[in-house]
Amino acid sequence: DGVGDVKEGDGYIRRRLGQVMTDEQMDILRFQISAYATICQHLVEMHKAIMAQQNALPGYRLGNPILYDSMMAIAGHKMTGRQRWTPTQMQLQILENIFDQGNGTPSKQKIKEITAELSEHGQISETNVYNWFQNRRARTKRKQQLGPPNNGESEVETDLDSPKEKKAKMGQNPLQESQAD
Amino acid sequence: DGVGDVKEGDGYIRRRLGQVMTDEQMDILRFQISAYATICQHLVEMHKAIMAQQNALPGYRLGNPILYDSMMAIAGHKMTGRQRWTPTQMQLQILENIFDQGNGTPSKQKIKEITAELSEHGQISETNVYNWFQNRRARTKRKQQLGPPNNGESEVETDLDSPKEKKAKMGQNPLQESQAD
DNA sequence: AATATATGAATGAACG
DNA sequence: CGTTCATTCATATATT
Repeated sequence: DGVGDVKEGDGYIRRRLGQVMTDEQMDILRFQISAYATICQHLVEMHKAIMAQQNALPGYRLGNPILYDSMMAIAGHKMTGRQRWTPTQMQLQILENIFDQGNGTPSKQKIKEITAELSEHGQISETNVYNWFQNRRARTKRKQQLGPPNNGESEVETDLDSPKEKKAKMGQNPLQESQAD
Repeated sequence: DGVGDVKEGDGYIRRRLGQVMTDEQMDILRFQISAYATICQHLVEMHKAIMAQQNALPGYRLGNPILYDSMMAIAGHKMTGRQRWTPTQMQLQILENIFDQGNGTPSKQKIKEITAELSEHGQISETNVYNWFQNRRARTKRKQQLGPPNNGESEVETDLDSPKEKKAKMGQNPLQESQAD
């Protein structure tokens, strides 16, 4: 990975990618993002600890106020004591990976192993893992039933008598490119 | 909003380091954070490009909403992607009507039929119908809970972290909670 | 424009 | 396991 290759500079990462990304590239990107997310979380904790120490220095702040704010947002949510488990990017990545290996529903033993591994990346219990697989499977199935099938009628709406519509703004249509730069 | 604005409820921050950090260490930390800030900005740009490409997948986005939101905040740019389905007056009328007939959550087959009918009045998918009923029921129920209660005195205890006792009833699930932080 | 509210969508957990 | 519930996130719309 390139986590340690913190360098800097414009164009460190290929900007201006006008091309379509491959699945593989997307996978790499997701991994990188999750990695940075984890790193940022750690940095946030460190920073907070520092602030607790130097609670003076009122003017001191990290250089980028926007980043700072975002990080605080991340930290804030993290500590707001969430009732339900929320997988970290790292955990999700691992779970998805295992799921894709097609080994259906993990055995009890397997779940213990997975849980042990995921514990390295955040709080988690065996029940969480169990539920995740159950849900993942159920929803994949549901999508096959409700998603793809283009049922009979086309959406050719000849509703000549609905002039009351203020906007013809429908959701669902592919968002258009709004890429700047 | 400032530094002290960070909510610290359960003494999360109270964990203090054994010792104060040196200026040098702080400097390193600052450098690291700014470096990651730059990287994240670039990743956000890449992500935006991906989203533009993946305009087919409904509702798809990175798993961690918090991280996602933060990144979008960093990006600062309003590239708000994907729009959501908005029922037309006609569709809403039909949906409400069906809902009032008391037939709770429609079966998958029923959903297909409803979707077919609503397609006559505007773009819609089976998932939209499914979600609509789910939300309709859930919110109707919630309203009933907030309405009746005629508690006028004391503050309405929005017990966030209270008697949310989880039922250890796992049914067929042999797993059990074994971790708690 | 900024804030508040309504509501579509996503998902962890629970139920039968 | 399939289905349903509950909570939350994100965005559309309304209000000031």
